[in-house]
Parts: sequence; structure tokens; C-alpha cells
Amino acid sequence: MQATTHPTPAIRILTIEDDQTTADEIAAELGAHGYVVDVVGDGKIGLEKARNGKYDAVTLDRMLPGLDGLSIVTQLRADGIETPVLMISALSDVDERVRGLRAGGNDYLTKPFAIEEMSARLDVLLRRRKTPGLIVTLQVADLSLNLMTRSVQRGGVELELKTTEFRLLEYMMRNSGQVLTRSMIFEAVWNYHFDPYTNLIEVHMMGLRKKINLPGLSPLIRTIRGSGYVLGDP
Amino acid sequence: MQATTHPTPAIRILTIEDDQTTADEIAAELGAHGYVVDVVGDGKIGLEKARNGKYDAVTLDRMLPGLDGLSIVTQLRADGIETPVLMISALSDVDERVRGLRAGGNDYLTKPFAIEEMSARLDVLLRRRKTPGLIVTLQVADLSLNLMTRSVQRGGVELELKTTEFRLLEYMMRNSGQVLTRSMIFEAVWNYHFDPYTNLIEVHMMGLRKKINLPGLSPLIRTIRGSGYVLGDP
DNA sequence: CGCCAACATGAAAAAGGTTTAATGGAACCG
DNA sequence: CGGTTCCATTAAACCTTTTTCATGTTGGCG
Repeated sequence: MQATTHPTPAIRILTIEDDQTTADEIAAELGAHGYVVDVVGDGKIGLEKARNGKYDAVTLDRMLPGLDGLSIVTQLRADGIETPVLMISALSDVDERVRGLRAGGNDYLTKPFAIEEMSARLDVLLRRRKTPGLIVTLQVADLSLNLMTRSVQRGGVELELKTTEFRLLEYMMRNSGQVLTRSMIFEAVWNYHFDPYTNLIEVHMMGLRKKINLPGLSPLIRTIRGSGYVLGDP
Repeated sequence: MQATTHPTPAIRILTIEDDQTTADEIAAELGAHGYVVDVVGDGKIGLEKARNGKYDAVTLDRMLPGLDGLSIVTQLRADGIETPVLMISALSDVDERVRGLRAGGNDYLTKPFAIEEMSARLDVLLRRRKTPGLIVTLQVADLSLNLMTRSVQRGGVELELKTTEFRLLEYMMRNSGQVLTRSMIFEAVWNYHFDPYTNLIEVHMMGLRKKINLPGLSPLIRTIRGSGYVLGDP
């Protein structure tokens, strides 16, 4: 093994932070974790280094002299740089957090924070796998159901379904356009293989309809009198 | 357009049924739906036709002269024939149903049945898409979590998790081997962006541990005193 | 060894979801 | 057009899950 090369290349962190005390603390903690830390106190210079320095991650203060933290992430992302960014701020309200993440931050931490907290969050960012986020969705008309996240949308607006409603809708979407009898629904959703002589299905069907039939949009669930129900528009 | 070809090829159903009355009813109903129906009363002949006849689906009585319904499906599947089979039987108990489906039946219907019931079930079988059943699972040690079916297994045995436990475990599996602080867990699982000053996490962590730590197997959840929790074995 | 803080545990309380039950309304049939 | 059956709707009962609370246990540190 050569003396001039590391067995594994060091992990490099850029800390953009104007408060010297905080900066020292961060540098010490991350150093102790074996990371190489560069500290910068000015926004403009920070952006420059982040652009060129090949860092594995960036910790970024929200309030900075020179250039604001939000602008820095926005710029970075606009330039196509995907380095994970942990945003740090004294502003704790929800809007501020959302703004930070929307701008392109990967995580958001509020001052004051325990230094191990920050370290743990950085670890997660560094190990973040580029999972393509494979989505599996069912689509019927303008209704979509995501099997991974369990989210349901009608014409773009999110619906909050209970678990039974979700299972019922999933079954109907998997067999859309076809008549589904009560016994088929009981088998698929409740795993009942007998007739329970109850109006369970009607009740839950109504719950679904209330949520799915948004004003102005066509009702997607039709009743086939004497047979069952169908999902679909025509 | 030639006179000898159909605009869309007719859908062909094979009905293996020895009771003449039932057979007539089925043929009438399916005929009314535009299907071409062949009726056979004997098991052996039925198996022959199913093997060669290029049918789109088969309805199959459980009790037959010549050859039993169960044996017919078993044979068909053994021969690599994947034609959807709707089994029909006077036997309604769970074991019988399971046996029918295990043998290779795609659906199971108990006599007496409404004829529209059968028709609706056949429709579903006919439109059955060959969805490859794409599975997406998370794996940590001998623990596996299926995101599509929401099932969790430890060393092959199925675990019953509540929804909160499931979300908690999913988050920990997605970030296994790393310390997850309370605030990170609160953000990911409860969507709390503040400290609720409660022991919610401890309680649910215990619930998970109780289910995951099967006797003889190593405890996968470790507590990092002062920091948080880690999922993984070493 | 003893104190303090952090975590674990069990059970009660609160919240939320599912099922039953009772009633009203709409479609079909003579 | 009256009766009957099937479906929709609402509210209450019931059951499960989640959260809180009170208390016990453990590990670190002087």
C-alpha cells in the first residue's frame, strides 16, 4: 500500500456557518467521526466551494452574511449539483422548514440542537442510496393509487382513506370496468367465504363514494342493481 | 372484410359439468354474454378437450364421473397449461376451497349459486392481466418487509404488525445500521417536527421488539443510550 | 455504592375505525 | 300506482389501536 493514498478516501464535509462557536463544535464532532471538515463563514464563498469542492455533504446555516442559505441551495440545485445538504436554522416554524426542503435541502435541523443529533442526520444523508424510488400505481380514469406509499389521488388532490376503504378501492381498481358481486368483494376485502348477511359493503361503499366523488367530477362507482358494483367512468 | 373470419375472435369457454340442468343454465347465460360454450359431462373427455381445445377459460365441477375435478386441474397445471379455471362445487367448507385453489384453480364457487355470480367471476378471470406481481421488499438480516403486501417476516415466520409499528420498522429498515435519533423518528413516522415530550417511541419500540425478537434469534433493535436506536445485528 | 438520568414496561385512558342496526328512498314488477 | 325488493344513509355500539401516565429497571458517573 502506498503512503500517499488512503485505503478508503476520506469523506469530506463542507460546513457553511458564520457563528464561530457553532462552527467549531460541528468541526470537532464531525472530525471525531473521521470526516474531513472545511468551514466557511461567508455565503458567496461557501457556494463557490460547494460547486467545485467535490464534497460528500454540506451543512448549511440559514442566515448568512454574503449570500442567504436558501439561495445557496437553490443555486446549487439549479446548477445540477446533488450533494446532500443539511440545513440548519434558528427558525423553527413549519413554513420555514418547508421552504428549506422545497429549495432543495435534504434535511432541516433547528437550533439549538444536540451535536450528536446533527451527526446522526449527516450519517443518514451520506449513506442515502440512490433508490430510484420505484413507484407502483394503479390508475383508473383520473384516480390513482400508489401501492408503495398507500396514497390515493383523485384528479391530483390527495384523499385520506381508512384501511378498509383502501383495500376495497384497490380491489376495485385491479378489476375496474367489471361487475364485482358482493361475494367477490367479501372474499377479496374481508376474506369472508360465506354470506355474512350484513350491509358492510354498502356502508363502506358509501364511505368511498363520499371521498372519491369530488364536486364537479364524474362518479366512478356505479351500482349494478341485483349484481354488484363497477368502478370506471362510462 | 372476409366472411370466414370474425372481426374479433370469439371467446371460448369449456364447461365440464355432468348435471344436465346446471350445464344448460351455464351455457345459456354464457351464450347470452357472447361467449362460445362447449359442454362436456365426463371428466376424462373434459381433460382431453381442455388440453387441446385452446379455450380461454374452463368451468369445472368438483364431482364428476370418469375423472375427479381436482385431478383435472392438477393434471392441466402439471402439463403447463395455464388456462384460467373456475371450480364449482357443492362442498363449501374452507378446506375444500383451499384444496381446490392449491390444486391450481383460479377461483372457487359453491353450489347453489346465482348464475350472474358465475358470469361476473368468469369475466374477471378472462380479463386477468398477467401482472408479474412485482415484489418490492426491504431486507435486514433475516428480517424482510414486503412493501406491496405489507407483510413482515422474521426468519420465515410471518409477523402481525400494527400500522404504526409497520411504519416504524420500515423507516428503521430503510436506514438500518445507523443511529436514528428520537427527533428523526418522530419526523419520519409521526410527522412531528417538534418534541412532544412523551414516551411514544419507547412504547412502540417495545411493541416492535416483542414481535421481532423471536426466541432463539438475535435482538435486532439496539438502544444507543443518549442518542437513539439502531436496527441491525452486529 | 448511591444518585441521577435515560430507558423499559404494564395498564388505563383516549382516539379512531369497523360493524351493526334502524330507517328512508329508489328501482323494478305486476 | 301500490307493493316489494334492493340499495343508501345515518347514528350508535363495539372493537382495536394509539397515546398517556405511573412506576420499575438499568447504566453511567462521581
